[in-house]
Amino acid sequence: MSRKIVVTSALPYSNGPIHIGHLVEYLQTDIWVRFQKICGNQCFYFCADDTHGTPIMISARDKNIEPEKLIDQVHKEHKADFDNFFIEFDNYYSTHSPENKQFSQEIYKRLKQAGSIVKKNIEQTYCENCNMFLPDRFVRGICPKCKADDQYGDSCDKCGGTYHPTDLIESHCSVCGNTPSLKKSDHLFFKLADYTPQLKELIASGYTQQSMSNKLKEWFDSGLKDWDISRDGPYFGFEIPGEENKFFYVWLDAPIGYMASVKNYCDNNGLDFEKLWNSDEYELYHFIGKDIMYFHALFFPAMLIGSGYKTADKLFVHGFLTVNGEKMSKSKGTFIKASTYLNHLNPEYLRYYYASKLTGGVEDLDLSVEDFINKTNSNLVGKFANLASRSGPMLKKKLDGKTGALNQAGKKLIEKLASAKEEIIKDYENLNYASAVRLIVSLADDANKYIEENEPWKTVKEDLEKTRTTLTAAINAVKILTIYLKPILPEYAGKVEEFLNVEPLTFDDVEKTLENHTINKFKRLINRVEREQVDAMIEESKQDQAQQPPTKEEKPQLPIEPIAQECTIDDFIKADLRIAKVIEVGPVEGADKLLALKLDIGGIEKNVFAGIAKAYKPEELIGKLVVCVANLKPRKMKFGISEGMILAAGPGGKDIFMLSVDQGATPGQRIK
RNA sequence: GCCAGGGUAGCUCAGUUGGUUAGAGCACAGGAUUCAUAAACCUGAGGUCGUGAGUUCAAAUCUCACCCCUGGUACCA
Repeated sequence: MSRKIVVTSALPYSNGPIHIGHLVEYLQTDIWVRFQKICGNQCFYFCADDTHGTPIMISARDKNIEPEKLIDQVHKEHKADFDNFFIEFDNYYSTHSPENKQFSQEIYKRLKQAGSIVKKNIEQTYCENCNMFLPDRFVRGICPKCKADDQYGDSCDKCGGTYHPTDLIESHCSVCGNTPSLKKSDHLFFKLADYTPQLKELIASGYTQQSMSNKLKEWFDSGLKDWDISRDGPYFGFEIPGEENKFFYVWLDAPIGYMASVKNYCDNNGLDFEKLWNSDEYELYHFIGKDIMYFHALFFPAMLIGSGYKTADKLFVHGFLTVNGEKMSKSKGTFIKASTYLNHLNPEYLRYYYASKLTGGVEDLDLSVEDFINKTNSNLVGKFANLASRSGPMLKKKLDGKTGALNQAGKKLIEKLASAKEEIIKDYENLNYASAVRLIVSLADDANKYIEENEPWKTVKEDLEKTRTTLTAAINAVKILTIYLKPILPEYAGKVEEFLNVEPLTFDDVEKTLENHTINKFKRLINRVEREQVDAMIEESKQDQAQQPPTKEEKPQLPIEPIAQECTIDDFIKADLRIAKVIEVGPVEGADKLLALKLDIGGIEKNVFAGIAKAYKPEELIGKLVVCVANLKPRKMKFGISEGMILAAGPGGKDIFMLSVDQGATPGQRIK
């Protein structure tokens, strides 16, 4: 009996282009959906753009256009990228849609009715100049913990510390540079903790992979917190019913966007939304990256439970993409946009490469450029395409393109290929595409070996019918392998179908042999990758980096930290800066960023803890002259009392640079 | 430091509930071949499965300790 399935991928944010990291998810999902369809199951694939929030609003303002216009443009770009990668959505919609507004407001009302919404008065950073509340990442300043410059309001990139935007030193609005003030406002909170038992039950039922359940357990153990779901205007989003100038936080309506996309599709195609989304008749799966687990494993299901909708059957969580073993990097040219990739390379190379490495686990997936080229040329071209290319043309030219019947050996080969079907189906179903690909490649090896052994290029000179028999097996092998690869390589499969002169192939066709069948003229199926093409793509990505607009993850960058408020010489002189000699240095037990220093300031000794352990080794500091704030109020720390501070510049981590002192200065001398 | 997840051939990765001599692809060396997109085919070399101990007739697999990497979190006046 055929299954009925609804599938979603996470919604890409409307503030940036699709890149090859995004594509891991969309390709993983698309392959799965195509697989289901080829198996004869009914499977719908839904997605949409995630269009709301402050970054979109600001971005539109920068471009001097309405947000609606911006998200419209981006929607077209995203859709084009997906189309070009053969990612086949049944509906690619938008969260800025009437359906989404209706669902969001309705779900909110039901949650409110259920007593799951509370109002709290909270104080928040506000920019008087921009007339808006600033989300944490739009407040920037010096990290209060490690003093790294230009950090976000919620956490520091350098030391990893978390804090509140109000803790930042010299904080400023990242839009206009003004110092933000504090303003109180009512916010609405969703009482997530109320749903702890149901959520625990959901996770226990196998909602996610095991390693993700472990992660969730940590969150449960530390207790679920109320979730702030409202934002004050101006905010690009949906108004909250019954409130004045309040909008839903973008992450509230984003997952609801799945529902909106389904609803929109149902209305346009005469289908019943309640059946597709909310009944047992359809299985429901969400594909997501591990970074948005919190939303999909906690907030969203809790909201659904609270408002009377069913939750998904499973969450398929995948890891991130690394390139050559590292995070994607703009300066190294490995932050590759989908459109840049397409300027140089065939999308099916990437589909095949990802498939050959996806296992259904949450581990990160590495795109090694070397491996990518090798795998493409060796497998795709050398094994699959070559199998067709060494059999089709000969059959066409020498034997009128007509297959004959299989002999014993041919049958044996074809039966072997066909008998792998169940295992391949199982691998696809379990998202273990890597395993499926390994198996398919080994079958291609068998087929190539078969041709080798039967030497049709020799028999063609003396025994045409024997040659026909050999090539009949080869052609049938091509057909079966193509079916197996079709979820991964839809365009390639289409070309093979045309050349084999058959209707679109499905898994049902595996057992049907092509005997006494006339094929069409062979056309080249796929080209080899040249290293130059890949190099050119990386080069273009490097050049691209300057113009690339900030995406949701890529936060806006300021060139330098703004100059602080004016001060007088009297203010400056309050800080008593002295030349100090480092006389002892040691690590601090239990802290990997701290060094304990003993300083000689002209006969006076001071103990100072400095957060420079990642940048300096104790032995290189001994005897060094440094600049120290000598009259800093001693501070009690977890590890002891710090009686001063050493001056240094840099963002933090390994990039910390201490001020050095020119020859001649002696410990204790004052700096002025 | 704490919590996860990893560590298998030069590179990218498989290894099912513990079960013969630990596998594949690529890269490498040699051979044979030429139908095919310098493709395919045969042979070979390459591993103390992070380290050390333990359980067992048997450990890459289970237990413990330690080392290293990644992510999260903490200290960082």
